[in-house]
Amino acid sequence: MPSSNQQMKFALKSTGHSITVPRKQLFKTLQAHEAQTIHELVARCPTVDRATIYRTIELFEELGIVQRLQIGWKYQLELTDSYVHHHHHLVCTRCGAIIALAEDAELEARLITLAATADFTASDHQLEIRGLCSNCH
Amino acid sequence: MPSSNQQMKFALKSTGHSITVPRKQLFKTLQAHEAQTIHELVARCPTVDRATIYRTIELFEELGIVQRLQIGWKYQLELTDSYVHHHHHLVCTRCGAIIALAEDAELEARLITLAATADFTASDHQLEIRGLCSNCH
DNA sequence: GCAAAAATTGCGACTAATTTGCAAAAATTG
DNA sequence: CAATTTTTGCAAATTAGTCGCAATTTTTGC
Ligand SMILES: [Mn+2]
Ligand SMILES: [Mn+2]
Ligand SMILES: [Zn+2]
Ligand SMILES: [Zn+2]
Repeated sequence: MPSSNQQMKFALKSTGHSITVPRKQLFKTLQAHEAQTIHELVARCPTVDRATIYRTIELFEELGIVQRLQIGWKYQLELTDSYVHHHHHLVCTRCGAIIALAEDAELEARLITLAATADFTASDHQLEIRGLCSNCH
Repeated sequence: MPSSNQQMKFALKSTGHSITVPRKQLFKTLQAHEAQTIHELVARCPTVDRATIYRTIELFEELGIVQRLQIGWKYQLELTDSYVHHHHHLVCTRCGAIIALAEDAELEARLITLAATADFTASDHQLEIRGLCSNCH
């Protein structure tokens, strides 16, 4: 079983990219948080230049390592389903909490079916449910 | 049956806001497109100042007239479910097309149920399915 | 309609977010 | 380890978004 670390390194090498200190740093930080803004990422990686962070995120996106989430005003970043188990997000509109929602086979199946009826070949998807968490209602 | 235009005007008046030329213009432009970035909105409303567009979108959000979608890097704007029928989006990763996916009762029901099992009271949600459209695969 | 009052707009300046060119530094090659 | 290739940091340049305020538009109450 390849660790997600090895998986990330393979994704880089196999596409002709180098394994560098900033890239390892960024990956590590992404593993440590459920979802985070670019600004948080910049703050959490003080030794890495802002421009490098933008460039690395772009590369990680191309390699399918990271994805953007549609949460609130600013987009958030998190590892893709290849690196963490597929899930969706419950976002509390009162306290701002972001709660991971475990994968549901029935829901997933319905999504694929629906896309197919529109002659669309789905590769991945994102779902955000807004409302009130247990603490806030 | 109130037209969505009347509905928008009522939303403004009933909260003590004026009906102005820029506001009518923005609303009309929002009705004309499935989803659009702020930049597109600015380009499509040349007579309205950038600052006014930002302020109007903020107001329209507060009044539940418009919502943001996070598709790709920049967020996109579109009318809420109170103004256009509830739907989700298929986003083609090759040509960038954004296709509306008609509402599906089974899917919607499953969403609510899932959120509830996490003791979460869902108010609304957003779903984006990425993949290849019929022209691109 | 009309004048006064209230709300909104456009403009310009300003701050934050993102992108880009390029020389220096780091990683890979053999 | 030296040569080659890739990446990084830094600074400058764009682009996106915000704010104060005087001028203009809308609303209100005759
Ligand atoms: Mn997550
Ligand atoms: Mn839409
Ligand atoms: Zn909450
Ligand atoms: Zn397409």
